[in-house]
Amino acid sequence: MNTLLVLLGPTGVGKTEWSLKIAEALKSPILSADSRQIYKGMVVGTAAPTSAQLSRVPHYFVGTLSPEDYYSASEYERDALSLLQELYKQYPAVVMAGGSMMYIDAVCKGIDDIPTIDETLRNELQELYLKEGVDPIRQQLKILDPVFYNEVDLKNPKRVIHALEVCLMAGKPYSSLRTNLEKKRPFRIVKIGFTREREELYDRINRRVDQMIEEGLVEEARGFYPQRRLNSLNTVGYKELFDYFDGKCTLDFAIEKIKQHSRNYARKQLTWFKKDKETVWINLSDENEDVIGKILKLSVHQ
RNA sequence: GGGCAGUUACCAGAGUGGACAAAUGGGGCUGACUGUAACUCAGCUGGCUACGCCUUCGGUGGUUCGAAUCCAUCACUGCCCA
Repeated sequence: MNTLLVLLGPTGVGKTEWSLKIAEALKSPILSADSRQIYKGMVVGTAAPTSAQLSRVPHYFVGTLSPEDYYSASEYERDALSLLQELYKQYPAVVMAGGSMMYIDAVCKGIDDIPTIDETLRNELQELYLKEGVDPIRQQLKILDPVFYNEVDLKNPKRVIHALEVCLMAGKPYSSLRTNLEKKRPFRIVKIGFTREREELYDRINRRVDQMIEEGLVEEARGFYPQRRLNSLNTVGYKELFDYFDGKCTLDFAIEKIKQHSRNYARKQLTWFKKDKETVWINLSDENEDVIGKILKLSVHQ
C-alpha cells in the first residue's frame, strides 16, 4: 500500500527545510498543504519555498493560483486526491507538508459534501450582516435548521452565516449534510508533527518576520494593495501592512503585529493539531533527535 | 539645592477609607471550529488543601473597627526653577 507522509506543524517551526530533506531521502515530491503559499506572488509573506528549494524537489500546490481564484479545503481535497492517484503510479510514498489544518484534514479524513456557495448569495448575506448584524441571520437559521442552531456558537458570525448560506444553497438543513464520518483513503497515512519549545518557536517567528521585511515584504504587500479585500489577502503579513499603507499605524507597529499574529496563529495550529492522536510528534528543540531516521522508520514500518 | 507630579498585577492604566484580588485595554495561556480557516469565536490570566482561605497596589512606620486609598518618613522616576 502506498503511503502519504504528512509533515505538519506550526508556522515557523522549520517544516520547509525538514520536508525537503525527508522528500530527498524518500525521492518523493512534496504536496504543499498551505492555504496561502498556493497563491502566486505571495512568496515572502508566506515564507514559501524559494526557487532554490523548489529546484531540489518537485512541488505541487505552491504558487499555482491567482489571489482572485476561489479555493477551499474542499477543492484541495479533490485536487490532492486526484494528484496522489497519479503520483502513486510512480512513487510508493509521497510527502505532504504544510500547516493548514483544514486542508490536511480534508485530505486525510475527508469533509462532507456541501454545495459551494454562490457568490451572489454570499454577498447578500454578507451585506445583511454588515447592515443588521447577526441577529436576522440567526433567526433565519433557527427556522431552517433548528438542529444546527442549537449546536453552533451563536456568537460566531462566520459560523452562523455559513450555516445559513449552506441551508439556502442546498435547500435543506446544514445539519442534514454533516455526516461526521471519516472517509477511508486508499493509502496509508502517517502523520508527523513538528514542534518546538514555545519560547524558541516564538523567537524563530519574530526573527523570521524581521527577515521577511529585509527580503522585501513591504514591497510585495504593496503590490497586492489593490487586491486587499480578497480573502486570499486576509493573511498575516499582508493585512497588517495594508493598515500601514492606509495610514492607520506606523510601519514598526505593523511589523510588531505581524509577529504577534504569527505567534497567535502558531498557537492555534498547535491546539488543532494536538487533538489528532494519530500524530507522532518530533520536538525540533531536542538536538539529540534523529529527525530523519525517525521519520524514515515511521514511513516504512507499521 | 528648591518646587511640583508620580510609583497599582506581565505591560499600559483606572481606582483616592468598606461593594477591591483590584475596572479597562494590550500581551500571554487554554480551548472551540468540516467548504473564504493565516478565518471566526469563547474562557482564563496573584497563590492555594479553591462556593473558602492566604499574600498583594514602591519600602517602613502610623491613624482607623477597616487603607491601594489618610498621615509621616525613606527610596526611585519625570517635569520645572537653580
